[in-house]
Amino acid sequence: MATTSERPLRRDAERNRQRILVSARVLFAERGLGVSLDEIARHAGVGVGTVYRRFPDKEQLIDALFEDRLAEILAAATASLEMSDPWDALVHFLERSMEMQVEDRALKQLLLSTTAAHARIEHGRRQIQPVVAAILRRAQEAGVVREDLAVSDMMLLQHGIGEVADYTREVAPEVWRRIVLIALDGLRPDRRRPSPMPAPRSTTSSSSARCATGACAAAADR
Amino acid sequence: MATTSERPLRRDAERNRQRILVSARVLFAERGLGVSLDEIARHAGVGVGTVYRRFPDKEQLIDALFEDRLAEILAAATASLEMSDPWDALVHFLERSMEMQVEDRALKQLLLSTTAAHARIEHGRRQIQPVVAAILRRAQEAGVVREDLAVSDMMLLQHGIGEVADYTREVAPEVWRRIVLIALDGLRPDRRRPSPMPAPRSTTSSSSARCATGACAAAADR
DNA sequence: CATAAACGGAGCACTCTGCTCCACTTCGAG
DNA sequence: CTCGAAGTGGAGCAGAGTGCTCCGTTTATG
Repeated sequence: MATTSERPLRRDAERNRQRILVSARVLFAERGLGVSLDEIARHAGVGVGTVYRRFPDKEQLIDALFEDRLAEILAAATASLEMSDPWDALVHFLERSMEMQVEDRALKQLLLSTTAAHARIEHGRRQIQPVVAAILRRAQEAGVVREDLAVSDMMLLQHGIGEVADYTREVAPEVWRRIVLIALDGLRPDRRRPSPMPAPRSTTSSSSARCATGACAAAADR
Repeated sequence: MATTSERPLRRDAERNRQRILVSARVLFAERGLGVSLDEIARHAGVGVGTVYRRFPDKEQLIDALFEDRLAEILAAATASLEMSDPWDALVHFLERSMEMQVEDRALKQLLLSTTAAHARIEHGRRQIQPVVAAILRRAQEAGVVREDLAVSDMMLLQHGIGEVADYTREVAPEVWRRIVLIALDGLRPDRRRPSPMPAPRSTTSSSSARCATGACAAAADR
């Protein structure tokens, strides 16, 4: 927690620091890394100056916040690897990983972005990949996942599904699970019946999924 | 072609109009709807003023350009529907549709955006959906696609795959085909062996896919 | 109290939009 | 060839949004 600070912060300062961290976490999760420090300050009920005094720039705030979030994904991956059934392990990892990314848009961005910045984040990512590779290899050796699948495919699947989740989040927040399931069924080397669908099909009747304005903005531009 | 214009344009004016349309098509395809009219003007070798004189605003330029592009997708869909094998029809549609979207980022954005603007585009979209529904229904009735699949799932799959294609475009421009294949294999109600992978697995060795700077920007922000 | 620490937020410098305006150039009918 | 209407180009405007600084004021605490 406490960085190796020379002297402890004054009590009010420390309280504000916490407020900033909480607000940052909430806003980043809701709207992604795009939110400005000004917005975070407003949400936290402090001035921008206060934010910049504690966190010299945005990157450091992000690093401080997400190092342990990445560690959580790593933990989910290693936990999956310890499951007895190789297929269940892979399913469990993909679902947990996606759940976490759906809950936290910023986490998703950091996990899949290719920006070199954020050294500590990059470090976290590097730790995750070999574990995913191990999960995949084990499943393949057990013959429950197609041989021609690469780790990079797993990453790309996550990317695509994450996008779908973003796209539908306001309208049908659980629909991404259907896509996960289709993908998983596509990963099997053979299969008699399709696995049962987890979420109801997308809401609207005929026309392409409408959306509450928020989702539109996110999906349409950018 | 010619809009019901009162009088024909002067020859040089008409030539410039064509230049603008060509440049817009190229730039929109390469970089999506985000490009500014200023950039299009520069690319076309004309002044911004000239662009704005011919196309009162960006939206009208987009409408003029993409009405027939959407018609092409519709054509691909109806062509698929006429194929004898219901499964091949679905495969063919998905592949053609994705190919077109990969070649043209703006087309992808228009097809999947939920923005209400662009009335003529919206009209085009509404025509496509029932044909996709028909392709899907026929495949389901033939028992070659899982029963629990909805048209909305097809749209979401396209969205996700499109994102993957954008993400990998600079590094491994054909990798998206692997994801299409996984998805298709996931759509089947039963399956003995996985279908053979169409593209080589993603380039890089160990770490997460690097990228030439362009792709990063597109994927990281926005 | 006294004083160092912390605060807030106006405001700076910057970029990037879409779009307008008008002095100048060019086409082409007579 | 002439000359006016049609067309041109690009500097520049207004506006939104960014990251970040600066400094007069407030506040915790020895």
